Amino acid sequence: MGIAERKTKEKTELKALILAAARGLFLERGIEETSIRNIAEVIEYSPATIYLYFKDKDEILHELHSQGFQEMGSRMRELMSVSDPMERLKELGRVYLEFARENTEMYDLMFIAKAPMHFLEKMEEHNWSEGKVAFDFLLNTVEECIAAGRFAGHDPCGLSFMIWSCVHGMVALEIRDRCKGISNENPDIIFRGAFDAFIKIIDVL
Amino acid sequence: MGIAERKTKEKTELKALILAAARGLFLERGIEETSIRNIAEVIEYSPATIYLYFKDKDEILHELHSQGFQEMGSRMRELMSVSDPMERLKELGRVYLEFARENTEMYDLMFIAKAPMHFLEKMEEHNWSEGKVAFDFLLNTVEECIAAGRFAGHDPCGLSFMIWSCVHGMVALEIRDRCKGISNENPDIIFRGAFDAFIKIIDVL
DNA sequence: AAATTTACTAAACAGTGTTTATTATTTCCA
DNA sequence: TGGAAATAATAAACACTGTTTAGTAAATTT
Repeated sequence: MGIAERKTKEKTELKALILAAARGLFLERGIEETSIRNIAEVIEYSPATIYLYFKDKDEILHELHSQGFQEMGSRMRELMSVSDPMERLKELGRVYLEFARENTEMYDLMFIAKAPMHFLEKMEEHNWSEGKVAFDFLLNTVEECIAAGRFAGHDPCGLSFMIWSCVHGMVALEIRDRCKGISNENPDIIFRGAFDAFIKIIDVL
Repeated sequence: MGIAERKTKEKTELKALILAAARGLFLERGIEETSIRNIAEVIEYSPATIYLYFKDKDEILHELHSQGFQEMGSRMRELMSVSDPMERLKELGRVYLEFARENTEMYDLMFIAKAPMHFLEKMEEHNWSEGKVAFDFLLNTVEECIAAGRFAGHDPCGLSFMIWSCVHGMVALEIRDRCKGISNENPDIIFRGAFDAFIKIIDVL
């Protein structure tokens, strides 16, 4: 099966090439400003060729969204070495915000853009597996904190979702430009102040 | 000045008609699925006419975003009658979430969509006045709580932004479909659980 | 009544995602 | 090895999108 093997290899290679080109254009020009034709031009293929490798544009965006989760996941897994769950929880918040602010376009794709979820719906896939894996990491940490006697009276799932909402809210507001003119100070300062408040609250809970 | 008066009245009337048509289409078909041509068809004018009343599509979206803030603002002002700042803060969270979930398309326009902010940038307007008014209402309430001896050790601005992020995060995740498959339970239950956690934390702070 | 301003639109431009029909190439099998 | 079958790639078209331009008809002013 030497030929079939080479064929599938070429297939995945061109697929990867398309994704790399798409990602490059996203990072330098933004998601909505890059078209299938732009991607085709970069990789020097016709636009129609892209449709031999991906069902539609949403599938490309979903694939890149998954790449983002892989990268964020590997950063999160590094925190498994932190044994104290409270410490790990705070580090998780820090790493999450760090990833989001260093990879705004990717974060947008992962947690804000509609396209990746539209793709799931079209596939009749009702489970957002990437999101669930990440959420469960948070949930497990929160449950460990509860087992260690913290967060008395809180439902682990509800509290985890609240914590996630909190950090997501910060970056979502910043990414979509809702911090402009909120404070007279540097927008970075209000961000830091909010994260400080977050840490203080986690500590006191 | 009878004629000129009538002219300006007609002008604002057609402007309002365009906005009403746009809003109607948004609510029933979504923002990205409605085009200038769709709006023109509803009001039975040519697409080009719309450009005599609005600079571009972003201006229409910005105008509707402002309408949304007017409506949310009037709901928030009702809470001025609540004298206890802690009670008012919690009610503010409840009203915010209620508005967001009853007007998802409007909320999206106000706090998630890029278009209204793109319009501000094109106008070289660096202050998001609608957002600032709403944020200041929250900030004032938080400052009153601090004056009443609560939230010790917290910076009012940072804490306000954190509270805002928290409630925004919840609805933003839901609106952009990031709650699917997170929990086995009804997505409504996790939402309620998160809000319960929010209230508990505010109370204990 | 003629000139001018205003209100509106048909048609075009340059772009978008996507599909279809066609061509060139490669692989398979007799 | 030569002809049939399968694969890979594309040019061109379709039905859209936001927006601009040039031109027409009506209302207003002089």
